Amino acid sequence: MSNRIWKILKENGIKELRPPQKKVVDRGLLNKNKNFLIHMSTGSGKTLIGEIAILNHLLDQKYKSKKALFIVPLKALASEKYEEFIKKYEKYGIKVALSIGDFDEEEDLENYDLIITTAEKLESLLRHRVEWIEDVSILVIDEIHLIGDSERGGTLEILLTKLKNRYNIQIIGLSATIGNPEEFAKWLNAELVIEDWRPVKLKKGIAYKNRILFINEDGDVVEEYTLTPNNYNSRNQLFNLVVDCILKDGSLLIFCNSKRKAVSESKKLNLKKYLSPDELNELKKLKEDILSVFDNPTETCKTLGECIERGVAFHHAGLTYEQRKIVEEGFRKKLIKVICCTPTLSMGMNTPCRRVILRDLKRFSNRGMVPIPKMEVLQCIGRAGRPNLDPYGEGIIYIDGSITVEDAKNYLTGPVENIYSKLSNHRILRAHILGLIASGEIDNKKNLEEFINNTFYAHQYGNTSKILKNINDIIEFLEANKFIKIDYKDDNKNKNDIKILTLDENNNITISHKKTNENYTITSLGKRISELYIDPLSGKIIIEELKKLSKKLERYNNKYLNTSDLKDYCTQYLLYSISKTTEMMPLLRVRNNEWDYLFKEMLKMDIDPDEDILRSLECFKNSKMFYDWINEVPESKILEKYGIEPGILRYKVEQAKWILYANKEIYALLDIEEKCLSDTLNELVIRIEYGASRELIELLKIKHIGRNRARLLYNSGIKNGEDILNNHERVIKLLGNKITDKIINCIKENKK
DNA sequence: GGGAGAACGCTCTAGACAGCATGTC
DNA sequence: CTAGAGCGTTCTCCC
Repeated sequence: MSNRIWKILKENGIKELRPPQKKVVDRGLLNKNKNFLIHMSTGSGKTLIGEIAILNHLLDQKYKSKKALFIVPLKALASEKYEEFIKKYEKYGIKVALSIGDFDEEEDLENYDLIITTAEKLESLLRHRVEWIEDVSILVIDEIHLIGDSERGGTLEILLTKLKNRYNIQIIGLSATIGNPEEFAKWLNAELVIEDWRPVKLKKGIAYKNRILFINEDGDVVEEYTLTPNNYNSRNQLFNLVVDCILKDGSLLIFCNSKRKAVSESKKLNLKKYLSPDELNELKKLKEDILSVFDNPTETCKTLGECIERGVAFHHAGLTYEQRKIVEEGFRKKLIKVICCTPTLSMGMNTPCRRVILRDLKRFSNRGMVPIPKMEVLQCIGRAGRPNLDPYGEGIIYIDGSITVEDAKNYLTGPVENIYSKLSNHRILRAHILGLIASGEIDNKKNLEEFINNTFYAHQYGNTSKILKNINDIIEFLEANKFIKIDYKDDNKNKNDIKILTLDENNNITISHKKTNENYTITSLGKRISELYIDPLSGKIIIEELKKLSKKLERYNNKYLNTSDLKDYCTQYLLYSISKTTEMMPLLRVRNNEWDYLFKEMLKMDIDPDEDILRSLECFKNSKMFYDWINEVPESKILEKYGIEPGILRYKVEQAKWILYANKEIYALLDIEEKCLSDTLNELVIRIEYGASRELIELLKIKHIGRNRARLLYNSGIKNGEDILNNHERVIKLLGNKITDKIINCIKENKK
């Protein structure tokens, strides 16, 4: 390895390479043309391998314009890596950028050397035909086994198919344990490196009846540990497992299969008795942090706060980003001893601990309760063992009667599932077919088939006839909706046309020509839809709904004399129609007792339900939530009324914002001119983000001012940043000293 | 008849990626 | 094809 790379690693505190890292370097990691698939368990230093490879490219003096891409599966992970890499590498002249969906500060990505991004964002960048892609010489993909994920795997597959053939790029795939790494590596044209070395030893065990059976790779019991019940003997065995661990200075993660369980388990664990006064004090501060995430703490905040006070927390998608950060940070600092969590913590986040307990091995899905994949179980227990802090980690399956010891053993030993291409997912496929045509990568049937032949799908199944049939349907769909144009060129008539002879009922022979080569061109509509990154089916829905709405508005123009009523109608209808798109799934569920009033209200609004009435009601309920949001109904009320949690509301609002923007863009391409509609669209795109009326927008742009504070200020005549500075005293009265200071500092800084 | 507790029945269920300007041939 | 927690209501038994 070059001295330069070594020097940087050393200065970042790396004294020597770990065995697997050394192995990969010996196998030729620094050869810039060699692809790798690194198959390694969680927490063993996979990322550093990617970093070494990246440094190897970026420090090469021969090429000035070299670029590295680092692809991670989660936005939160991307931000975490971004900050880490800035700290580590910026001082050596490596310019690091973050490019994810909701972050748009670095527009000039071409000036950066190392870009951290997600597969979806990169795919989107490719659709916008960024030129710098030609400069990319190395691509590191973290958690590359996600190619087998049924929802998001297809995107990764398309991306890899494009990049692995087209550009001269070294690809380093970092994968968790999978069953068929050889097959996957072969497709990637990559050298496969399999390593099960871990920095901290992992003991796998099964807990039941206050005992832990530790087993080896063959499933034999190698140690039987009996919890010594003295002062912590409780009927709650999970509690015993927890106390046993924290008395030995360890911390725990408990994985549950539902949010409710995660919350209820953490409520059951009161660790106050085992905490020092200092710790209790610190925990109290953490509780305050959690409660101050919102001006008016929500139910979730309060429950979480109470748990944290007792040394326990829960962690799931219902928490907002800020709350999750607080929990993770408290856990890393060893203040919070236990986190009861859903799979939010199984992928990527850096939260190692002494003991990981799997509370459930099955999870609800649309097929009922299904076993959690072994791969995921291994990912979870792989978090056990903090390097330099724990002598060993313990990955434990907890049994309470519903499963046998044998079942649990099977989970911990033996082969892991294979990964399979999920390109056949219809929704993903149609979006990407359009994307391929839009970006010019594909322009006829032949090269489309060639492209498909290069995918992991083709590699894996050999036979592509099934997927090609799907693709035919998709092409037809895209043409029927005018997203693409198909024409049949005649120049190769004889070669490509196949004569088809058919006999009809009267035994007359008819001759038809089957065209084998079709040429595809993208329409402006199709291009926009591909760039907006929405499902073509959603594109179709949006177009239909916009047309329907504009007709309705025309009709109503006389009925509602008042323009603001008309606008309000338009707003509600738009919120309803965006709820129909595939991106907004899953929708809020409609309870039996809500049918009646939802249906009546729907009719009152002149919305005709589709054939699937329940679905329409769900859409309508969804739209009502957004309507409340933009009309400044207090967040806590919305949460209660629709039975959701803060994190979920944020997530839904984010989706709505994106689809509303898509509506606005598609509207501009349609042959409709309806002033009320276009005005409303422009307004909605802004209002949905903040959840407020238009008049508050000036105030909302200021940091630390949300919809509540903005309304408060506005109602007492303070309408913008200038007003705040000029009415210092009044603002203090409204918001308090501390917050006012913060706000004023922000305004002053913005002025500079 | 009244109250306690068992028995039954109903409801509900993990997570989280993606847009963004503008104009030319 | 598959579960299980939590909650509210009803049933049943015993005084």
